[in-house]
Amino acid sequence: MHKLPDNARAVLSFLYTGLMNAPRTARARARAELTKEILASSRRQLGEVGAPGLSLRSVARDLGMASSAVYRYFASRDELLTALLIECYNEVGEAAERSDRPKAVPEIRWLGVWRGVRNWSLANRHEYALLFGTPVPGYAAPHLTTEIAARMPLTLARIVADVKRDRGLRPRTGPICDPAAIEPAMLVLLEDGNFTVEDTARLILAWNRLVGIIGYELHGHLANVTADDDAFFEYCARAEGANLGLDFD
Amino acid sequence: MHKLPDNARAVLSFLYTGLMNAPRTARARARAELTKEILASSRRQLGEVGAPGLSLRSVARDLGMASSAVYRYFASRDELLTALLIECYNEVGEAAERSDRPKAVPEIRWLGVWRGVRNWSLANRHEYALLFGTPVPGYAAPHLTTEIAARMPLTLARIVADVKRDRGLRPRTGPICDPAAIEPAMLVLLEDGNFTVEDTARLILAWNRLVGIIGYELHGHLANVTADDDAFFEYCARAEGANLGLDFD
DNA sequence: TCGCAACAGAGAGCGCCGCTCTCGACAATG
DNA sequence: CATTGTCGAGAGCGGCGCTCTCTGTTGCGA
Repeated sequence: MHKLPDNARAVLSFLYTGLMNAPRTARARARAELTKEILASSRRQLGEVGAPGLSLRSVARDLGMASSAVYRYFASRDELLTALLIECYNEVGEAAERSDRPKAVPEIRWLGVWRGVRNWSLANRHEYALLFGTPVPGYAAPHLTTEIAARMPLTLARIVADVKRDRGLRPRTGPICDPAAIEPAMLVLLEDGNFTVEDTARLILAWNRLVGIIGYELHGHLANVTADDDAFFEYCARAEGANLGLDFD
Repeated sequence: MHKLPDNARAVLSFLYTGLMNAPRTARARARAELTKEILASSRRQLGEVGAPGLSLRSVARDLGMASSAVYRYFASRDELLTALLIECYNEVGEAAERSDRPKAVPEIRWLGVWRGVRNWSLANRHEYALLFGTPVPGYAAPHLTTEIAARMPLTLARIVADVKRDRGLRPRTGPICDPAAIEPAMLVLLEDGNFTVEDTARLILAWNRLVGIIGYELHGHLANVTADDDAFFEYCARAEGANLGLDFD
């Protein structure tokens, strides 16, 4: 990972050159196609054997090419994994957005997004692990993927923002958060929703819960703890929603 | 390693034969000692390079022996990792228990345990990853480690139980949990504290939050989100405590 | 006390892995 | 057409988990 420019855009633009702007020459077209095929094969294998089991050599075998040839397209295994990481962040972000039905009641929307993210995670547990589990290598700095990673939590934020605008959040109980704890840029990011520090803090908690409880379920930490994972997840979603001021009680 | 529950001991009994019951023969003593050395070297390397980077061969090199010889003591790399897993579960459990000062006010105890677990995790991030991150291989079934893994959450439960006994929990707000969601055995386990379904559900949430928020911090998910991780963690601890009925508001 | 069986360590080796380098073939460009 | 840059293949390096064989040693029952 150290050999890569530490800027996300730089990384991606390097990877996808000729893939973005319509490739003119035959060579460029072939390159773009092969890049996509490598990614597709990697994505398939990631889903089957997980990130630790994914090997550049097996991808090469799958595509019928020499392992060394793959290095013309991805400088290292880490770089390939980073590309998959971005792809998966987008997938889960899209799953979240697609699960949000903006015309429905906010509480229904909230539950829908939670379920959507969980369903994606259950169906793509290795991908979930790549995104939210232990970072495998040293890994590309979070900075580059922050924007894409934000897609899912922002979907949650949008619901809360709509509630604030339309009918206001219910009064909440519990300890309040030290304003200094929250990154100021975070408040700017959410300013369209006129989020207070308290809103933001509780939103972070909800996002953390969503990811955390799915992780517990996937990694077996709930094995002898819960009897009905669906029901417990539903409880989590409602509890976190209520904590933010949605009408769940 | 000395306080292993019977469960785990049964599984690893093969490994630790002669390590538990005082070894009589010279051979047995040598075996016990080497086993300990292998574990110590592994633990050291785990802390340095993490679970994915830990190799049986490097351990062998570290101890100046042939790599094949290590297999006399641990049948596979996974088995070695499982031993480390158990060791680390005990460490974090002990950190939690040591951070609990039973004579103090419950709220102080609660914060103490949270801080204790976090401090251990920050000081042992690779070990945290091993315990709560992505399961690396297929891994030894959770069943064998459940008892040891329970040590940390049980420390939290004890505080809540004491409050219930001494002065009762404060009334709580928010959605209630479907009783069918909780594993009945879990309720039996906590019956000394006369835990209700609601108590248990919120305890699970608190335990999940503790692990989850530390994971977020360690894996960089809070990078551009929080400005003061200490303060935000403190907020989490108080919020989850209050959610259980402790006096944090 | 002796002989046998269990055990311990070393070494070679198998098939993986990530990654590098070289070399011949080919396409793009002037 | 010649040059330049790209591409794929192959060989190879060191490392990995793991197995097998061989030798030397320990411990225990006859």
